[in-house]
Amino acid sequence: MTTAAAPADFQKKFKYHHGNLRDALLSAATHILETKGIDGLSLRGLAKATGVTQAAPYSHFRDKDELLAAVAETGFQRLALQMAEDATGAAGTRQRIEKLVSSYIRFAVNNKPMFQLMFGRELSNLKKYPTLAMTAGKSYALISAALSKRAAGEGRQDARFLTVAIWSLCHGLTTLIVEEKLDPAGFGAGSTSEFVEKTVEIFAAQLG
Amino acid sequence: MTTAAAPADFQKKFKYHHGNLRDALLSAATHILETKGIDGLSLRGLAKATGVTQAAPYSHFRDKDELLAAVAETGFQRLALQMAEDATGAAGTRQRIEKLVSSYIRFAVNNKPMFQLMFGRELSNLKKYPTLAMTAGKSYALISAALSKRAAGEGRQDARFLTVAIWSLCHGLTTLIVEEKLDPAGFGAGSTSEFVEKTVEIFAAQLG
DNA sequence: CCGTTTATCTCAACAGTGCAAAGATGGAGC
DNA sequence: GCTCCATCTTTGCACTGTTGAGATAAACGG
Repeated sequence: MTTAAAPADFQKKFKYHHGNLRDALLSAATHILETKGIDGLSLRGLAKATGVTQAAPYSHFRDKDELLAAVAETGFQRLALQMAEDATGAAGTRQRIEKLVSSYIRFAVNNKPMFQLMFGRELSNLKKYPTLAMTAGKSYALISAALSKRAAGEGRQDARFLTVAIWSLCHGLTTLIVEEKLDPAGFGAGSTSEFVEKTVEIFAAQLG
Repeated sequence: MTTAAAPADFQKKFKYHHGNLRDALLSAATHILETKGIDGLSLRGLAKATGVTQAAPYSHFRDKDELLAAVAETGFQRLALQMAEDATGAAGTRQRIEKLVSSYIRFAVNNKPMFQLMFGRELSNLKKYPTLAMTAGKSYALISAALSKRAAGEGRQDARFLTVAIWSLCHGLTTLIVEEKLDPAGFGAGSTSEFVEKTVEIFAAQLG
């Protein structure tokens, strides 16, 4: 009975026993994450929202971290996808970089809690989840690839460090905005996206 | 009786009733933060370590956030101090910037939990603590000031965005390293500091 | 020097969290 | 039809932040 789905009753979309509770949990977790924020996502609340008991999730995830890792992975997939889409049709290395960075930041602003989860402290045991690490690397690979052509002529080592620099700028600007440590409004820019564009532009200009 | 102080008994350094419990709490909190990490810092554990009951801290801080804000503020002070020291005697704008950034990252690596607290999600209500916001701005001001001379000839707007760019690079590189999303070992650099130096150098080279 | 006030701390309790051990349940495969 | 086993429930533990009512002792006014 896959009805058109009232907003948040994930339980009805899945069979009771021996259904795909795992997917239901991930789906509900993502929904709670986006609505209540990262601190509003508890295993007990998640279980209740999915229509099962508080201990049920432990049949599918060893602990909360493993659940969060699975949720974060879907986030990384979406991020990489969006970045790839937004950068298609970019003319030249510089414009491609600009578009990639802009896309990254837009994702973070539009999916704040998800971004906090993806790059927050809770998943710093990232190595424990090899799948996660690989998925997380895709975005980085996009920037790296965009630079690789240009760097063919120059030193390869320099290209790697330049990638790191751009990646750092991108990530740093994003976190500062998301965690509200930097207020775009204070810079005479109308919108956040305008502010981002200008900063990235000026930075990219230095790269020639 | 201010004895030479065995490592962690903060309670003995202060009077029982009507002593400076507030300072004792902050001191103990900092110690716990550095040893047990940010998740290992609970109000109850803190109270026990300080030799008071779990409800005692509430006489000095409205809630846990306010305590954390106070702890973070000492961190921001130490950061600004260290950056200012490390940048003294730098020849020219570029070297000064390099030293400031290096200092920032070294602080983060040497005081990981403190850095996580200072720039983490828990204090994103930063505006609620005006003192904190002001102290936090000092480090940014250092970079901004280092660029101001150079920017006098150029457009002032550009200078502001350039400051943001450098600040973002600095902060991004730091968080990626601290949260273990970027492994310096994978870049052929021996130590983290060497890796940082090289990245900053290459970045600064782009600025001329 | 004594009595009152007030900041400070204790005691006890509530609601919430992640997690684990033991038992019930029902679908899958022989 | 029977057994097996993944799945889910029940129950409980230890921990968290926070609160309200009371004890206590320092500070202050007389």
